[in-house]
Amino acid sequence: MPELPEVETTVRLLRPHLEGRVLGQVRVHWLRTLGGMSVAAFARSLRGARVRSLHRRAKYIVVELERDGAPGGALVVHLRMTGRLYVDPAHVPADPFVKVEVELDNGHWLRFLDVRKFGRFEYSNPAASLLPELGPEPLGPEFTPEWLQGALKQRRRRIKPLLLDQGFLAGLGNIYVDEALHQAGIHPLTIAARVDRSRSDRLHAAIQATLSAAIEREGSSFDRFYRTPEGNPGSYQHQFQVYGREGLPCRTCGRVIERMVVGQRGTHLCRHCQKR
DNA sequence: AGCTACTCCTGGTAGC
DNA sequence: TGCTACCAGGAGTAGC
Repeated sequence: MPELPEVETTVRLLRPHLEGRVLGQVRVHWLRTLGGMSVAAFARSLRGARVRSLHRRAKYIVVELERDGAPGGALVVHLRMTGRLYVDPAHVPADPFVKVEVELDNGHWLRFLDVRKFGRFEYSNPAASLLPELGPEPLGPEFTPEWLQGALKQRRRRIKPLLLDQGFLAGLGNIYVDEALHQAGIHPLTIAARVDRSRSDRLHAAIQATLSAAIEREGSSFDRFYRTPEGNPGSYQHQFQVYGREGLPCRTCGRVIERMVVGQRGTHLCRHCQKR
């Protein structure tokens, strides 16, 4: 599932292919990918616009556009579960699961492949107010050990659903939450306000270490869905300590990794390393 | 405030 | 072999 490291990898590898390009015609093969927007409005918004910059906010890919040197709104893409964004030469036939295509002015097409159809494109001009309320970036300057401790203190929620809440902290998903909680030695059902300062500091370090290491390895690919824009799998799945390791020995203590359901999410933990 | 349940989706797979 | 039922899950929403 694309989370922060996978989206960051997508943006980094896509950037050189998109920045400076002028957009042409569009093809839409699944209407709901556009949310409520009509194909005509979508095509009008993109055609003739130049890509000014590409960046990531939380799990969103933000494509800033311009027209005649002035701001031209923004295209925002969320990959959700199975979305992939990449560039193909025009002569390469589109994969049957491609839902949206955008022509570039260099003989290539930007393609959005999405087997489960949860991914979304949005366009807004001006670019502001397109994203929902989001918490700080875990790898940004706002996310300090002090901020985390203070924010946890005010919450009575269980730590795992809280960390998955994009309005609390932006970019984490099911995999990296499980990994970070294990690395910090925190049980996923712990009430946030009861996480003490030393555990909170460990959690802060674990979140940053996990995400940074995953970005270095271009994300995690453990099924056929996530691939980089170059078509390669990431390799962080080989570093997983708990995710998908139910029944296998914990790499820290040797006890068996268990799986439980927390907030409708599969949750992996070592009961010995992560006591309540 | 925070919980559960439900929706959107479909390929893969477990069970028979 | 071939069928069905169920599963994964990010985010939004409804209802308690």
